[in-house]
Amino acid sequence: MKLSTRARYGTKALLELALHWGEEPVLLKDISQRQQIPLPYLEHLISPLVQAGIIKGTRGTRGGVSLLKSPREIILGEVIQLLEGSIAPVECVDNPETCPRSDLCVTHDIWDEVKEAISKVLESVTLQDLVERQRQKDNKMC
Amino acid sequence: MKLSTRARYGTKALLELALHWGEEPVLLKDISQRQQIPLPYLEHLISPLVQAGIIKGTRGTRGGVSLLKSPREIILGEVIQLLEGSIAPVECVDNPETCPRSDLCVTHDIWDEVKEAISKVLESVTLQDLVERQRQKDNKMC
DNA sequence: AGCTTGTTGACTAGAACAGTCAACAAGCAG
DNA sequence: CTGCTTGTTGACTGTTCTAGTCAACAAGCT
Repeated sequence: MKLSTRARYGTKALLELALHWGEEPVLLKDISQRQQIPLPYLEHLISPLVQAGIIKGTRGTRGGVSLLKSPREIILGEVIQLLEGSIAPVECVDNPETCPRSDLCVTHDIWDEVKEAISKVLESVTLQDLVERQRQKDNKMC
Repeated sequence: MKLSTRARYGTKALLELALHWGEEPVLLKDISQRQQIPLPYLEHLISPLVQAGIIKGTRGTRGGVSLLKSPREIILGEVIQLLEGSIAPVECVDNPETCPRSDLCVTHDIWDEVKEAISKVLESVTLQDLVERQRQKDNKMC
């Protein structure tokens, strides 16, 4: 039941961008350093996020990447799904046709409940929420 | 976020045993056939369950495996944890020392909430619940 | 003695994943 | 236009994990 590092790194990278929302683009190198993500690996996480229209990259001097939407509009569940594929703990929850008698299978029902529980948490959190939580933590440090 | 087949197969195997609670031991071969689990693979799932004192095996003619506790006392979460290791979506939720500043990390908090949500579902279901759900489904078929 | 059944451990094939390297494309500045 | 900076892409690798197999063994019944 582990989350891939793709999803973890991706979330952290987007959080970093959300913290700089409205400012200049953020360098991949900076994200990499601040969030402890190997740069060449980060490059690969960026690509699907660009394709999905969540962020955009600017090349050249004073380039970098930046959010295309407000952090308030970006749902964490959306991001995870994008990077991770599906949230479902087993294949047949999303594609009932993959197991012959999923309608007779009681375990199927349980896995579906698990999926819903996870989904409920992830769909209720936006990048903005993360930003606010982060700022609150930072304040406590002073 | 996929559940391993270990956990899936294990759950189905235990459900099969729960359906025969109080009767004679069930043959591994029968579990294998009824729940579509490769026999040699099933053998390996059995071992940790025996060690944990959930089931016991009887060798020889008219042998098989059977539950040691009432289905009512066997929590699904317990079983999953046994076969899967941990439910936590990321390592640092269980072992905060593995990431240097987990107390400053907001994503950490989210993953923890996800874990709690999963846990709440799995801890609330017993094998007996599965049995009852199964019987209900079977009745609808008649 | 011989059959049946569970138990154990070694082994393998394959996939997935994290991570790297190198070539390339696009933009800015002098 | 030249050269620097930065993102983009694709090929590649090493490692780990997982599912699954095989074969030897132990224990119990008839």
